Amino acid sequence: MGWAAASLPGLGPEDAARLDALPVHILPRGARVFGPGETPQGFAMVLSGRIEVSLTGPSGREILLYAVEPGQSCIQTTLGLLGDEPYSGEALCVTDTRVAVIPAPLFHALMARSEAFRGFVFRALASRMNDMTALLERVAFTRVEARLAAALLDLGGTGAVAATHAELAARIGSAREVVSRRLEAMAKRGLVATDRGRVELRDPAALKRLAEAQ
Amino acid sequence: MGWAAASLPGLGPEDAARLDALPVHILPRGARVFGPGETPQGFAMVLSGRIEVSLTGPSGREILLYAVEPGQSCIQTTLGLLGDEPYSGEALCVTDTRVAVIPAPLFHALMARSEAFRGFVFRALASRMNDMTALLERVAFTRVEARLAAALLDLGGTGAVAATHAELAARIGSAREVVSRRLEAMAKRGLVATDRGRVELRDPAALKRLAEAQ
DNA sequence: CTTCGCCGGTGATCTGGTCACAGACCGACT
DNA sequence: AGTCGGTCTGTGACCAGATCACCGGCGAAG
Repeated sequence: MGWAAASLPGLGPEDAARLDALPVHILPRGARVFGPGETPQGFAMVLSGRIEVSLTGPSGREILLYAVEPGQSCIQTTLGLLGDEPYSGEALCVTDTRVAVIPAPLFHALMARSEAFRGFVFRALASRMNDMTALLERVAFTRVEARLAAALLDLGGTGAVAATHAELAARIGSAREVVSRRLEAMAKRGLVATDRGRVELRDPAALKRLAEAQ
Repeated sequence: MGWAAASLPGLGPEDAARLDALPVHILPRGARVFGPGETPQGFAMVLSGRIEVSLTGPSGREILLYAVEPGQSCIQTTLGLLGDEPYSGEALCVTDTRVAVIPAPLFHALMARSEAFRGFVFRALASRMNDMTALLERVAFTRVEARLAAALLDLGGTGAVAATHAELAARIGSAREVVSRRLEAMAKRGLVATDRGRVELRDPAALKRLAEAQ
């Protein structure tokens, strides 16, 4: 069974076959999928790997918007296709990634004839919109320590996380120094232990409580 | 000509007639259109008036996500219809508002058969998604003074704005005291003059520069 | 004209962001 | 082994912003 039938239950067999026949692009770790202001020319589905979309402020500070994982579509391409607004985020592959690109004409044809395809696209959009709202809520209303704890759990629920303070800061939209100090404070309380480029989670339960606080 | 043909150019005449025949709901100023966790049962189009969607944090702090104006659809209902995720924002009418609600079955039928309708829905989604991204960027990366200046210009580009400090704070996701102090500082520089429940814009050009800074 | 609620002002205190460094560690190269 | 450049982390000082606890002022309802 190809990827199409697996990712898009309910899709007609001939449409699935057509999708499975599309060329698959292989993007190496670190590749830039799109940058600010670009308009994509097809609808991209991630087959394997992971793409992270983040926003960079004028000062160079960054924040992770969301990640695209296997079976998900890169929503920016979707919006670009029909909304024709350019996008301000930047998408990078965190691992080697395989991507199938549905050309615009086929995308529109599928939207017209397949209920299942429309449902997939909409659910993807709805879920991203929710992600964005949740992120905005966290950035606007919760303190750095809670976001940091959440990021640590998200990255390596078990044991340890391989990330520098700068990377963690970019993920949660804060500054490197702040992450350093928060980690130090958390270490003092026995929640984590730090080492160059590595954070060991000593008390995941307490971290979880912290992540959910206010 | 009814609202449907005006808002949805390219829609077939019989579909437009069907939409125009839908009942129109009248919501008074201050009415709550939906609250956190609710799932809508139709696709809502604003015909006149203005609906504002905002997010409230646990501490009671608020932030305006976006406004829905005539000819626009309330995107939350769109997402609820196919993505079936509940939503965390709250939508309130800022003025008396007339809304047409397209029932779910008709919505799906239109999505299936009308290219124009799909285009409209997608463009609406894309534009909201961009709004949200831009908002996130501003909240994460720009200082309160810039956001405040932008809010003032947005509210009353000309002359004066009728809003309390608390309302302005809710709009930009800050705190009342902070807005008070920023306004005082801006008044000292001659950018605005304040009065109870009112802010007079003395130097819109300078405010604009401030709003666009960093 | 008084009372109650909303509106705005203020100081203290805490968190977070920015700047400017200073070590510390690492890998590569000689 | 030594050293050299780059990256990672720690630190102090300072500013912006959020929160808390108040207070005085205004205005509309009674």
